[in-house]
Amino acid sequence: MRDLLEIQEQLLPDLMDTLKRRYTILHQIRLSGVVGRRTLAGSLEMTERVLRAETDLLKAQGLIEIETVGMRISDAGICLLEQLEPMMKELFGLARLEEKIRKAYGLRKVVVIPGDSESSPDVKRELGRVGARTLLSYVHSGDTIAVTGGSTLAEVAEQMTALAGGPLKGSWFVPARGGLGESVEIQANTIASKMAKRVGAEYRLLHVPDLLGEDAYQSLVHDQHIQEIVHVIRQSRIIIHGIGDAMEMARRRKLDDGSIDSLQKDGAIAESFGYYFSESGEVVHKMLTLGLRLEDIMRTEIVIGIAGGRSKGKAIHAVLKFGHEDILVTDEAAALEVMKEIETL
Amino acid sequence: MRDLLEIQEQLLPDLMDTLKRRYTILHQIRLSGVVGRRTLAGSLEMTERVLRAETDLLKAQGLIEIETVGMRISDAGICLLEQLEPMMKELFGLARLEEKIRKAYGLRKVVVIPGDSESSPDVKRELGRVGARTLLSYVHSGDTIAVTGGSTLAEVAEQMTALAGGPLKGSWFVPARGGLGESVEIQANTIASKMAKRVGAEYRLLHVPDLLGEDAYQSLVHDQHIQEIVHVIRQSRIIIHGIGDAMEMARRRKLDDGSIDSLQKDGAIAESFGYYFSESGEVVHKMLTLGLRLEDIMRTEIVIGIAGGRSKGKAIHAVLKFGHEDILVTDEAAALEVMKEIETL
DNA sequence: CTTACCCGGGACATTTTACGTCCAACATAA
DNA sequence: TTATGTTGGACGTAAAATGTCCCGGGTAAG
Repeated sequence: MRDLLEIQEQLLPDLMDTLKRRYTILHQIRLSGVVGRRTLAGSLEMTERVLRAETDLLKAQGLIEIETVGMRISDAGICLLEQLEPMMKELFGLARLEEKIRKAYGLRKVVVIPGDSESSPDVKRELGRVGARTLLSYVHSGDTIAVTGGSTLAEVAEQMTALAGGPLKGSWFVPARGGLGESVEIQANTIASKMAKRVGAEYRLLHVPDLLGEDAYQSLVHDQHIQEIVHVIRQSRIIIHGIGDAMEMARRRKLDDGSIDSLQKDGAIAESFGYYFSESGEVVHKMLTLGLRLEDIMRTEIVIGIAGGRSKGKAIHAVLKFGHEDILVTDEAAALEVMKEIETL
Repeated sequence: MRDLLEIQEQLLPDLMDTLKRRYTILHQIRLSGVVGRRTLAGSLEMTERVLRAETDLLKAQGLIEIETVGMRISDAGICLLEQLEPMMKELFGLARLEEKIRKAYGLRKVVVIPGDSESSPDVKRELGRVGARTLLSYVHSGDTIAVTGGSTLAEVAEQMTALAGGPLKGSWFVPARGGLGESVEIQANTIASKMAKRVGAEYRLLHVPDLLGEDAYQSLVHDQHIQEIVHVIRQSRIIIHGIGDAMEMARRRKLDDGSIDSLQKDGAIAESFGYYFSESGEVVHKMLTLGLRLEDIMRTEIVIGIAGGRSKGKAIHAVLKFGHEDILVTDEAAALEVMKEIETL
């Protein structure tokens, strides 16, 4: 398919440019939901007039609908975008990025979406959508799926929609580990239940704080109900988790200064499912809580990491070095940072 | 490929038009050999200036060479044309035409080239080239190929060039049937020998008139040399033949008025390899001469019919109805006429 | 040789299109 | 009600496309 485009480019030298431009516009409209001409022109850095010419064409082709409130992508437009996606990845060079990262860490699959989810909420939403799609493509009926907290995972849950093949009866969504310290919207429990509801699956929750004293831990660990749910969690076939900056997570979890200093001393860069990783991928600290343990993760069939944004580069690198990831979903900005880490090796 | 085309039609409808335009121009330059701007503008019905803009671009892309004598296609241009050909067939709707005709008569393959070979010598030349290429794609070393006469077959011979795989040693070109009545350039004998020479194959000729009296027939049929060559002819694995209008052929062969009347009465529409066919594909008359017989044709492995021009539509239909063709090579004008015949069934 | 013809490329006035930039009428949410 | 954002219309200007010549040069026929 690529060949054919290159052949055509001989006769139509500006083919690729136009293709990219129109795809980007259509894509952006989809990300934005309903958006006006000026706003769109601003975010795409185009003048109003040329954007207008393009959107007129898109409308004439039935790819978008224009109403008094703004422009919205049509079903045909969505269909077109999805068909075009692999090709555009090639064109934008994202496919190469994916492959390089995949090889560098020996992953099963890497998905890179264009943009920077830190600087654009639209891109973050897209990251969620792609993450959801990726996750669902691996889920079978009857699976147990462990999820972590975090804003990215919350977005994944938000973007999750039932599969074409009907609801996922008999599958279970569970939180990966305890974590009641965070705000409720981005708690693993909330996310697990939301995901389950969205795809018609079941869920079980684990109401355990993320910061346990030794005593509390001992008492919880012997609780009948908790033992039961922890057992389910540890059997997960799939885990999908966010990746965070170590210091930021430590602060968010309100660790005391001593712990933070100790983390810093140990070179903690990244945090994921309650473990802190150094640059070389070693676990330098772990939260004392219940749920998945390191050894569970190591033997989990499908581990999906998802994180985006330029600042996440080092953290992603650290977790990938850990070496038990299978799939990475990220954005262009983070992927480029990860590439830098790869190159300095 | 079809998918890609549909996507492009949706997102780049304007570019597809210019793609068509530029392809047509490049194609026409190839057909014309060396041609000037004004002449080309005339035959493509464009104004000089817009053609000039296009040819400037084609030159900048290295697809044509512009010299003081005129414009000529470059190697890169030929390469491009050939790579783009299947796509353009889709774009121009020729692929659909081919498939419909193929299915309607249960043929193995149908090739339709754009244009009308009756109104343009260039298109006729192209028909010859495509016919030659099609024929050669089926020839193996050691085959015997029977050819008929006619201006189209003469053009095929003219356009035939040795294959990339070297000369066709051990293959034989032979005339399908006797036919000394026509002018020498379009006689089967001439064509067979020219084809053989062009591809480095052997040939044998059959010097027998196309109109024999019963006595002459009987004496020739017992001739040792003639028996020998006729035997070779009847063993042909491949036959390539033109298709003509019955009345026109009858006149060209200088049949007497009585015979012509009788042909007309029997509803003869088409003529091919010495047989006259009615609209329903039945043989209503045959020439008394030597060479391939109907039963030979019926069991010939590969029967290639080639004919172009708007007026040939009915004749082609008649021969295809006969039901022993495998491959048809024709032009757009004739194909559209054939389609009409199909639709009236 | 001459002559008639066709060639590419330069030139230019004119038309058409693209573009940037406003504005008016309308819808929506606060 | 007000503030904001939307579409579609409008318009002057800049840029590109176009139709139409012309010129010098090369070709082939006479």
